[in-house]
Amino acid sequence: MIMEQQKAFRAVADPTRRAIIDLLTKEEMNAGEVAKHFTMSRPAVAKHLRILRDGGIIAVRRSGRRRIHWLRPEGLRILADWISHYEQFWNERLAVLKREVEENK
Amino acid sequence: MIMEQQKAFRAVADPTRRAIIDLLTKEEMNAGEVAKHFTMSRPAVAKHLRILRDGGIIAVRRSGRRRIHWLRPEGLRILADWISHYEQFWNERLAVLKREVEENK
DNA sequence: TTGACATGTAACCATTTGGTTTTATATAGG
DNA sequence: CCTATATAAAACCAAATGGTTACATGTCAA
Repeated sequence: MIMEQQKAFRAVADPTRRAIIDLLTKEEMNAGEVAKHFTMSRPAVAKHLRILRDGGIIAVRRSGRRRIHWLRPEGLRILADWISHYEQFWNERLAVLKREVEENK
Repeated sequence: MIMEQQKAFRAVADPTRRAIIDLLTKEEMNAGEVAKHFTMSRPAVAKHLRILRDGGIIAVRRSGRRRIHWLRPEGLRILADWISHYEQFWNERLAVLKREVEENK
């Protein structure tokens, strides 16, 4: 589905959510612990977590009354694929530029 | 500047703008030509082009009364760097998962 | 110079987004 | 069972976003 890609892009578009991703690379946490790292309210953080989950970046595991949030290993795959596709184009462009410089020296 | 990164993320967050990026890999175009590929109005496309420019994804070259839009070869660099940083983490996670599977078989 | 073309900019509007506070639900533990 | 904890969900709000139409600017070509 193309919507999956859009959700992933949306998930990483917000700086707070990227900060949450960064946090979760250090250790997995429940929502309350994540919220402690920010000045905004816990429900606001919960919304960000929801969007990250919709984007496939994180997943949630229940442990009693806690909800442990962790990074899905395949989370950034869609984004990485998109980037690498265009990186290929971009590298070709750079190669062309380089060749032109060579020829004109 | 950290704002540069945010502008780049914002630029690629919108599906129309990603479609424009795709278009421009095929050939460079002026704004009107880009707009012909969409059903929305020309000013709407112009706004998207502006945001892509702010994000460092594209650049503009003047040619008479036309404004030629083209992809900057270093355009996706900031995004690729961000991705690859976390990909490293993600790959480690995958390696751990793999090892665990090996041990429990 | 004059008209047509290519574009940018302003003013405006509806929807989405990111935040808030309040309310509800479920689980751990004495 | 009761209370405190962890979280989800709802209702609401301001600001940002993506779109529109109308208008201004600059350049080419006859």
